[in-house]
Amino acid sequence: MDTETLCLCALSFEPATGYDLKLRFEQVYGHFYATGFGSIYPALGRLAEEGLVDFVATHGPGPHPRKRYRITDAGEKTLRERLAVVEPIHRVHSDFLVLMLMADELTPERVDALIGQRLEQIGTQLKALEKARACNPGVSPGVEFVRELGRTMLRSSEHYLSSHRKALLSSLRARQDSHSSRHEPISGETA
Amino acid sequence: MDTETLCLCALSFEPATGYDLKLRFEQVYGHFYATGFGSIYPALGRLAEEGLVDFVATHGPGPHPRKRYRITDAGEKTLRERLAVVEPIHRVHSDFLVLMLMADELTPERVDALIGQRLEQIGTQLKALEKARACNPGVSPGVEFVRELGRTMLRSSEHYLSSHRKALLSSLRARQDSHSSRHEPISGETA
DNA sequence: ATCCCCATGTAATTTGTTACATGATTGA
DNA sequence: TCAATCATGTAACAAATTACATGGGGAT
Repeated sequence: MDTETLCLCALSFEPATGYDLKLRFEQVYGHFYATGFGSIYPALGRLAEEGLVDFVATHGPGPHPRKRYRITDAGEKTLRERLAVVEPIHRVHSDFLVLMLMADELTPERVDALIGQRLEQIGTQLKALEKARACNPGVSPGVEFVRELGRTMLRSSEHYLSSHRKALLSSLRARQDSHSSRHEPISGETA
Repeated sequence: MDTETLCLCALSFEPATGYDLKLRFEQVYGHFYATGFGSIYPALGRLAEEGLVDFVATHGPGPHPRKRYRITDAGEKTLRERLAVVEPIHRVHSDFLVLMLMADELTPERVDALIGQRLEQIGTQLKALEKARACNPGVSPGVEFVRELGRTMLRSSEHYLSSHRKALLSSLRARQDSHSSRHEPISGETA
């Protein structure tokens, strides 16, 4: 989905600055969408040109005015039209899982560290969702549905990683022992 | 992760044509990576130029020869070097979840259809993973780890969607009844 | 006969990512 | 006074997606 539509979605809940949107995206939608300032600001600019959002500018920090964006009636209409035809694509891009797939080519230490790192990310996202749940208990059925699905998935992932971590590492160690000195002969070379 | 490295990973397991790689990506890695012909063929071309893969060409269907690619020793080395520094980024891009988030703006029929569609996709991916498990029982610890994680996540997602589907729909219907004729007044307009 | 599967490739377009630049306010 | 947070924006670059072109072989 393009960043424009994504911003319209977020603004349909409540007005926000570009900066707010970035934070909300990574904190609340982080488990299923991410985007950066470099996409958000140009998108908001285009939306304003098209009249799908408007804003009140106050003088903010830095050389640029602070702009609080709000969705317009035209924006709401356009949003509904776009949502009506969006395909429900669901894509995961996980370098983490590619690395796990190739665990054989990595040192067990790195594999362990990678899993640890991933568990931390999951923990962070879970905390954000718990917080969102506490703050906005019943915003809308859709929001709740997505939030609870997120919690379910993150918990499930967390549990799998924790409970299979040790087994993976010992398989890897056993494997590397059995056909060691294949790639990096450390001792015993005939030279 | 760039498509080049991804192709090297796949080729480190066994030789394949570009076409094979595409199928393998969507069938086996589909739950955590996807990429198209438009990325794969150029990537393979570059890899061959760099000497990281080689190939045997036979005359294939169509105007181009069929090329069976194989990773070279230089390729294996480069792959290990690259994997050693890859960041374990994990990103989900889900238009499906954005749509669910905005369920209020959709008709309940569409919401129901979207969930049904997503459940079908999950079913397809689960079948592919079950098949992979049956065909290649113990390829490597990494492959098994990722496959079982995939199964766990897909199952968990499937379960959540199935068990919350009805509740979501009835919340939505209740909501639309309570503040109907807000957006699309069907009857009762003063005109 | 016709349709689908195999199989490779190019080019245009769109998109996101990354890095950079700027600077006020708040709290330690 | 120093770092972190708030806040917006641009430009260069890298990348994927999409559409298109080509055509043999097997199944119905």
